[in-house]
Amino acid sequence: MEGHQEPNYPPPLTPSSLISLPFLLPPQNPLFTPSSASTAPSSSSQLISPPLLEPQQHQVLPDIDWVSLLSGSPAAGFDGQEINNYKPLVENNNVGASAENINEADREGKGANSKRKGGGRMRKPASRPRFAFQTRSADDILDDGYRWRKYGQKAVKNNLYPRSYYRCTHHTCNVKKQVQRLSKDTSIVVTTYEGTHNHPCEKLMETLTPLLKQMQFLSRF
DNA sequence: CGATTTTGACCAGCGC
DNA sequence: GCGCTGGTCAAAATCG
Repeated sequence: MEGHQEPNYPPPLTPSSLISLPFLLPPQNPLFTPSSASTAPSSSSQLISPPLLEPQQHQVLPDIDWVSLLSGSPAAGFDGQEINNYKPLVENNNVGASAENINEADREGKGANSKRKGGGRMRKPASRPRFAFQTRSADDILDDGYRWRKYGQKAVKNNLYPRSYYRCTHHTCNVKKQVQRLSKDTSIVVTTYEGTHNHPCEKLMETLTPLLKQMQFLSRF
């Protein structure tokens, strides 16, 4: 049923283009806060590096295309490859996963596809890109520009905090994400995205539309 | 009143 | 086969 290729939204942006997108910058969106920004207030969110790296290596890659990354686009470079020492916690069926909490969440994917009341495992084995990262934040929910609806919450083993399950509210979009706070370090939130958005980011379009109109206007001179 | 969250039940995969 | 665990469903509750 999932043979056809959906278009990936939003289109890849360069880091410089992010400057024009205030909602993608802190504190609204902690994803784009470099870990080196130690001057940030403790109350604001901060993207931290995955536990795959040595402590000294903890840094955020400045050239990462974060927007496409969140949309699951291969352009982000997380199609199984490592970029500049930065590794996702989870990528495409557990390749490179190391955080124990994510490992447990990622054990499945054996192809069960039945659909009944009460769920069961209905994940595709390999077709859904997955990506996990950690943020240091007081809030569990990141403002990534998409709208999410919570469809479940579950207490997980070896963790004091429950894992929350969200689905993209767009009718045709089947992207999911899991959010969990680490019991080891309660200030850290692990967010796992699964799937590819097949629609534009609402906030992105909201911000881009006036910009594009202005550019069109100026280009006439 | 529609959208979203909460929450308990259900189900499948895995290890033993 | 059985129990444990994680993921999902869906009814009820809550919110805006």
